[in-house]
Amino acid sequence: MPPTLPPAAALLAWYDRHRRTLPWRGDDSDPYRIWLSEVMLQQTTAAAAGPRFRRFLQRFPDIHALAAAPESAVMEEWAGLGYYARARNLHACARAVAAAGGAFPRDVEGLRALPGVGAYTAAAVAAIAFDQPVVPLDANVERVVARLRAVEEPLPGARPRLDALAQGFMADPAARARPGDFAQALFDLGATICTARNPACALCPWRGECEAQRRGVQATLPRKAPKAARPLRHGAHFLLTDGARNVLLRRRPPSGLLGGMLELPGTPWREAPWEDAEALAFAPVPPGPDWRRVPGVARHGFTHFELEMALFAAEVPALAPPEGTEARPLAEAGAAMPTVMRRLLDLAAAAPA
DNA sequence: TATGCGTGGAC
DNA sequence: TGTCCAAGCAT
Repeated sequence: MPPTLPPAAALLAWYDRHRRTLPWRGDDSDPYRIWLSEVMLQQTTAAAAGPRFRRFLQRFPDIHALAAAPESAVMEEWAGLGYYARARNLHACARAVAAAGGAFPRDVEGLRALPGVGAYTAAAVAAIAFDQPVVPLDANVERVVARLRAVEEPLPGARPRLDALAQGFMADPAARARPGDFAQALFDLGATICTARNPACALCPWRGECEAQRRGVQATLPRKAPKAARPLRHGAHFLLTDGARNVLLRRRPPSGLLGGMLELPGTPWREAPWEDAEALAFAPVPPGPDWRRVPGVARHGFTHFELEMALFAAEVPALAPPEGTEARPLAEAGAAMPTVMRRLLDLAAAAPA
């Protein structure tokens, strides 16, 4: 194992030539943009976040615009991005920062205290927006460091060791002079060269410095604890429309799975399949026997389970949404709902009328 | 420390 | 097709 970390200057020189052009790059002096991008990028690929970042910024250009918006508008803007607690916390964070005068804390501790800001995001905003000498430990940095020093201990147990190693870069004056660029250089290295599969070691600015490559084990690191299998659950949902092509939607409870998001009314999701008659007891209003089963099922994978959904459809002359529900134009409903619900709309659209 | 929490893309 | 993975956080 090499006694020291590789030189930061070599990575920064590579970054200056090869850095990716991304929507949130170019104005690192605006902490609102940096914070928004970091939250949006949590467990989300840059390719998926890019267009959504532009759209979000257009709708909520600054911290005050976001703080002034109703939470439902923020949830709707987030629809399709997943991990919806991020949107609720984003909104709560904006209100906290706006209430404190509109300026973000500049240090890791202050940032870490904000809703939805954990150790990673606090370090990323501190380094990129405020040039604080810290290294944000994300999956890219974990992978790069685990390979550089051939760390065999599996994640997540290895995280404290990897973090200590990563912070060691800040002893290098070259890294300390450009903390934000250094962090983003590590991200780009992990995203384009030191990738999870088939790393392009021949192109790496740190080739020759990497213990994993020297041993030929780079593709096997970092090791990870095995994941649990995903059970299959079943649900049934109801598409109730009126003569003007409005659809009845329901808002989910504020926390938990898809918390605060709109959905088609339906049964709970359970492991046992639903008989039609049993599911129909959960129908929102009583057109009774007029419900028709839409042929086929819709499927969707969540992090911890797979979901198979049946769909029932019915029409009424006019909707009278009960408490906790609302009517929306069917053509706009998909854009306001999480992807799992769009699968049901897709199923309905594919069925013969 | 372990678990719940979405989604889309790569292979 | 299925499997893995991604600029993680809250509890």
